[in-house]
Amino acid sequence: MEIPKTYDPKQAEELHYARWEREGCFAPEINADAQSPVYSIVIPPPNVTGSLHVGHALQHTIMDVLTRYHRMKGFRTLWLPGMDHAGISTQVMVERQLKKEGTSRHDLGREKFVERVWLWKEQYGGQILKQIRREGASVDWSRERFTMDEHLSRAVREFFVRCYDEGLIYRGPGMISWCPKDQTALSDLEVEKESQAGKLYYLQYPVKGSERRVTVATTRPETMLGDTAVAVNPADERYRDLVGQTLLLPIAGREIAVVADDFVDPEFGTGAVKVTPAHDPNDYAMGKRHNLPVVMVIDQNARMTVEAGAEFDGLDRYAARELVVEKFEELGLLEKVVDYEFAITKCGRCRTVIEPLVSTQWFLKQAELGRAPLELIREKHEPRFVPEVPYEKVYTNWLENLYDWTLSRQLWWGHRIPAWYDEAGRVYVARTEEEARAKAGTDKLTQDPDVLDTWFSSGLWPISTLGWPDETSPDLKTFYPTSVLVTARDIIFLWVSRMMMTGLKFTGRKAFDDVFITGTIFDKHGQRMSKTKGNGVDPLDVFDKYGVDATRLTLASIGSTDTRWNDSQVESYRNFANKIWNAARFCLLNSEGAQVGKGFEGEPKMWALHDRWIVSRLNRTARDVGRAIEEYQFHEAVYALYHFFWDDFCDWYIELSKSDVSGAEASTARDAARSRVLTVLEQALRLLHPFMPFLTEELWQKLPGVGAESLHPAYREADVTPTVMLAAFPLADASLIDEQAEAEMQSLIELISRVRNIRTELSVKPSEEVRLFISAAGNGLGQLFNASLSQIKRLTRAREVAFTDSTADVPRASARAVLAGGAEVAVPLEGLIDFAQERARIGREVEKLEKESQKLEAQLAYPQFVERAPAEKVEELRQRAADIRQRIGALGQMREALGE
RNA sequence: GCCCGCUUAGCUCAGUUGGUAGAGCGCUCGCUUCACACGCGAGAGGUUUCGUUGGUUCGAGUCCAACAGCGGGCACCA
Repeated sequence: MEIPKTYDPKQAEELHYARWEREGCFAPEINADAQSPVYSIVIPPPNVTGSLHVGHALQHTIMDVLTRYHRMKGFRTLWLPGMDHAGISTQVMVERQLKKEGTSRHDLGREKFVERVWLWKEQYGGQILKQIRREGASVDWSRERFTMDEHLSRAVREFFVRCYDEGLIYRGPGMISWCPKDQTALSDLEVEKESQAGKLYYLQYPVKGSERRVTVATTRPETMLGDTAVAVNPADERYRDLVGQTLLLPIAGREIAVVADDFVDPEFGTGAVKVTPAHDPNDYAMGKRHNLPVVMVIDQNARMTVEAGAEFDGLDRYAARELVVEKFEELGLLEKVVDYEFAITKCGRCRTVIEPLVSTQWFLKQAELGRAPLELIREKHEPRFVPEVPYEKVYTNWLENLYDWTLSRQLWWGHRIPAWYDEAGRVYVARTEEEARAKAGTDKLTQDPDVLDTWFSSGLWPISTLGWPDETSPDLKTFYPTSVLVTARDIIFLWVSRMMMTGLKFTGRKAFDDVFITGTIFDKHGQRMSKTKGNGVDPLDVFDKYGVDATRLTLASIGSTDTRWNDSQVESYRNFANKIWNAARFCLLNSEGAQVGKGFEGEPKMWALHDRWIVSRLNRTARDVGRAIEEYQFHEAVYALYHFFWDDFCDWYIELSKSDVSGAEASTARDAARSRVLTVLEQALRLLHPFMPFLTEELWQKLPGVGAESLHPAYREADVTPTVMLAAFPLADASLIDEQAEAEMQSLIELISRVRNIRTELSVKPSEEVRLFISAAGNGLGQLFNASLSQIKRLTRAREVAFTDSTADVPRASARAVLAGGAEVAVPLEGLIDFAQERARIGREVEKLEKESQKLEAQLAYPQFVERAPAEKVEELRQRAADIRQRIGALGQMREALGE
């Protein structure tokens, strides 16, 4: 068999995925056991415009690890893929394309434009889905969904109509955030606050019929043209007499009232606030309280309206600001301007400064929908957030303070609002136009031109993809609620909470048991990755450079922690993949006569130490990895796998097995040893599979003796090429976890390490063979070492090993060491030993031990410790101290033997 | 302003019932040892030490309090 020395991931990555997919390995139907427990995940649907970024790769890796693990455990496992139509993002993308062609959506008209977006979706959308295949994600493509699929659109209309009928959705004027660039209303979650250095302008308004002026402070002087009052705190002595009086609004020349309102903080600014109900959320609320007129002075393009006055009409809001300030200065009414840092609101998508406007839109009373999820999290801590801190609290706090959700968007791409108007302007909300006509009693209806917020349909994702509103849908029955939602923290409110609301409302059950929030990946300087900064890491480049499996290990170990990306981590996992490849290469090159599953016959207690030990380590690792995955401690799982495979299996087990495995003559003993190595390798590949699907499959396929019978019972009947992804995840058999074997092996490892250490310290050439004297009879290790004689010889490059009662009898010119437990080893090195140096070497050793000894003795001499600490802890320390004393004694004798 | 997280080896990070400080990378030395130089072997490196200061405890990186630096989230102070 020809196997290259270096693992090239490309081939495996191209080879296996298509077969898995073709043979239906990803679909839950592959599992023939209807009694199996169910495990399900719905993917956070990436935007149709999207391209894979490192955050996706992180989430998908976590989801795939969970999915593959549970599938191997025999669960009926579903990971459902799909995409989001991503309203604004997609529309803007297509508009940009049209612009290049010298046309626009308005030229095309609505119908043609939407057709065009669908076309675009077919052509370019779904790029990310191809990339998801590259990641090895074991999603069930037969259940792929898109938020604008007919079925999902039906779910959207059903959601809307039911909420409208219950009075949870209403249409009406309200203060909304308007993006002048995207030309649409936005919800409060789609805007971002940013602090900004600006100015605070102190403007004076004359009091009618008096010389007196009232000073108000504002960051937006241009809005004064729309002021309809000045408010003061009712308790503020300074202004008490002014309440109810009239002010003359400069420039506009309008008369406005002074009102008293508790909202006003007397401590801030001048204690008098200009009130612009049309252009500020607080002022709007205040306006409602005091019945103030609403004067719109800024339009949807962020330009001043005719209401702002002829001089301002059509002026940009910032130009108007300058002009207002100029005029105030001319009028002598500009008191002062001070530097001031304040929060500005920007469009989360395009970063344009938001214009708060009063506008007629559709709203959802979220507070009512939020009640059920709030109760659930408060009373049962469901869903379970991982990490619990801080996300459970963040989620809870948000649910406690819900505002109405602005649903309508002035876009063309999205779910059209299912509301129709008759000629009199009466509204009919219905699932279909027919239903609306029936309600209206006329077919002269016009549908509302607006579409719904993208998150309205995303919020239904777990139930709509599984079949809701068809409540009898088998998928909904089987796979809902889903097991876990894996996502980034920035959409906990936008998405996670909404799915909980809709799930609870329409099915009475939570959308998912757990919510796993991934960490954020920064660049190596700790900066957030962003397109504009160009500091992002493209996962596809990383795949090309280091392989998908190595990247997945890196991502899995990142898990929920915020971390700075560094390639060297991936490189080390690339090296690990290569290590696995070469370990398998060794096993395969020595596989003649061997078969997976054989070699471990008979009672474990009859096995050689290293065999008992590796089986113990394997079972321990299986237990730890399984436990870690189930607790979402992916870093721990990766750590356990890495060290089991590299340290235990490669560094020790394979090395200890070499003499048995690589004998020139075929024998049953050799076959058995080869089978054992292969069997451990095969089990290790299964453990690694959820993290490294491609490499493990590539190697597993090559192993002699694997086949249909290797599969988990649930998949034995399946008509598929046997694959490691359907093999049973190794069960951790507690009875095979052998503490004694592990302790004994530790002694053997220490012996070998100490001899190697002596060789290096005394510069014995690697090629030179030595003799060893071991004195271990007194502590029961003699038999143990004797049984491993050939391994000791091989790994320490010793040509002979002699057992003695004491190393006092061995040649004086020897380097010596004392092991934990008191066994001694001596390496005669005639000509290499400088007695003074060797005494010094032993002296350093004694010094180290003495330091530790002093610490222990001090603690044992401390009466309160001995009295209050648990007895077993005290005993443990006593034994350690005794062992160290004994070793110090032995070393002392050795030093004496080397005396002048 | 309120809430929260982080601060451990040169770098990136683990450290889950409080009980002898860890990994990877990097560094030093030696090895083309018949799976692997993307490797093997041996080491150095945390000033009795885990941001600082106190506290609880026989015992604290681990629990509590305060402070500092950094980073988040929330917030209708013009």
